[in-house]
Amino acid sequence: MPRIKIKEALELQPTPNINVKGWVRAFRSNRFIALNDGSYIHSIQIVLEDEKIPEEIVRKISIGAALSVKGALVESLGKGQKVEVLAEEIEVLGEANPEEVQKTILQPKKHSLEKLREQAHLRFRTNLFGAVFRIRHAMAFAIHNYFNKNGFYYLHTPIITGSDAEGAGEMFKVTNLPLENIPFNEEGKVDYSKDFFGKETNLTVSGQLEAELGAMALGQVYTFGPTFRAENSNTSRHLAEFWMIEPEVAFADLNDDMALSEDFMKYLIRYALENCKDDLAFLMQRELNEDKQKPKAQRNEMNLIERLEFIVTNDFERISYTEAIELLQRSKPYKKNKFKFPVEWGVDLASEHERFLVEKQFKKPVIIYDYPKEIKAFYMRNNDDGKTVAAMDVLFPGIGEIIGGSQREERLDVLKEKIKDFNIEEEHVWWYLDTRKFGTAPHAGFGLGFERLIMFVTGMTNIRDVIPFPRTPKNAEF
RNA sequence: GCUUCUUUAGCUCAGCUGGUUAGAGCACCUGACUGUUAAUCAGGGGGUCCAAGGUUCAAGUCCUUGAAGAAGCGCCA
Repeated sequence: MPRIKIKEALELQPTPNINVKGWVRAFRSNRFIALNDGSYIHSIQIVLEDEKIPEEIVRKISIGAALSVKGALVESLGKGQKVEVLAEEIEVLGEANPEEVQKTILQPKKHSLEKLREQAHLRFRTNLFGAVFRIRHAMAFAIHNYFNKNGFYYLHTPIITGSDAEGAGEMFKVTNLPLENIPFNEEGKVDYSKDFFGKETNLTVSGQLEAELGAMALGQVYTFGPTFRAENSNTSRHLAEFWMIEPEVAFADLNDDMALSEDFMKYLIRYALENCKDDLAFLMQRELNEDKQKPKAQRNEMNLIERLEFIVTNDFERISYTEAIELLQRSKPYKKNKFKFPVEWGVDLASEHERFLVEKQFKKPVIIYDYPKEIKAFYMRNNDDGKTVAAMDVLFPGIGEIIGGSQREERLDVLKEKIKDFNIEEEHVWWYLDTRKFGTAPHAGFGLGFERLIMFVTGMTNIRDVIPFPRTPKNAEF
């Protein structure tokens, strides 16, 4: 008798012989087992009849134990489920000592997210994290699906990089030099010629520059991989190791880029609505229960599924940076002096300003484009006004910046000028400049923070709860 | 990195202006229970009050420093 997944078993008509395997979530009245195998948010109920199962087996059944159960799938006499399994034979594959289980988050009670994070190796066993990580998988799958359907190629850019030009943040050094006996050169600096790669190397902060190289031949490419930032960021939406999706498209301008980002986000969210119904229903209910404990002002105006449907059915607002500044200067909080940070042309928008635009003014995703060139990266294309670059940020309610992108500077002379202004040495990016020498063309792309997407789709409010093993300052456990 | 808050039983928390033996619910253990689904009922065990130092006759409680966690800010995705 082959084992069948609990998700499938729950959809079957009654049948005399099935085998399910899973972990015990609850054992009530010495008679009812809730068994979960991760295939589904719901568990299946196993019923022990009379004295069919030997006492020494029953004694080993406790929360957390792994079981293989053979028996008949029958209509349930109880109210909580349609079908259940009358156990004929139970094999305890792995026991779980209750006194030790008690010290873990396996104990069947409500745990704080902080406590669950401390036991990240076990939190997969909870309904909440089961739902989150099934959705994380579905979103990764949908991303590949979207790009594949639209003629993009998945490009693997290096994780160890010799490029330090991106300027997206502090980098983690990669070395196998002996730290207790570092070789120095005549100038007293670290002699990287003796290092593994013969030069200074780091973990990547972005695959974009390499993705551009691919796009300038393959036409449309995307990266989807881990990214590393050694910033001392202590917030609920930053990780030192996170996953980023970076499409790059040849013969595209900023408008094409914005259109792609909107279509892409809508596709992913629609995919979740259509393919993760049960997990989303669970997460929505959980959020509603949490909200009941909160004062009205802090509750969500729409529930999780309503928020997702809203994204799919409404257009993103698009305004230029200049318009955004003017709008903020006409806003109530500005006039009442409620903003802590200055609002004037040339400064970067602070969280409070982005929040106002997204959550108060428009109440939907907002794309802000054409930023002052001084506050953006060297590779972004100069606009004709001489002041701005063809950059765009997609801001999502509750998350803030979820996507950052731009049309890239394709004109060799302008790019060289920009590189000089940003104090980057040309010989470090000779390979990047080559694409502008040999058949340069307009192109554009963006970066989507995968975990920020998962936060939005699941309604989780801390980024550490949407990645299995979060890497943050002072934390690299597991 | 900055600001604020938190740290007491396995978990979630209470513990007042410093004062005798530090409490509750859940969990755990023992027993009862053949339709439970946050099972229920009876009984029981369980504490380095985050760490170090200080003030005091007396510190879980006050002070200093540190650590860890959270929220917000900055950096960004």
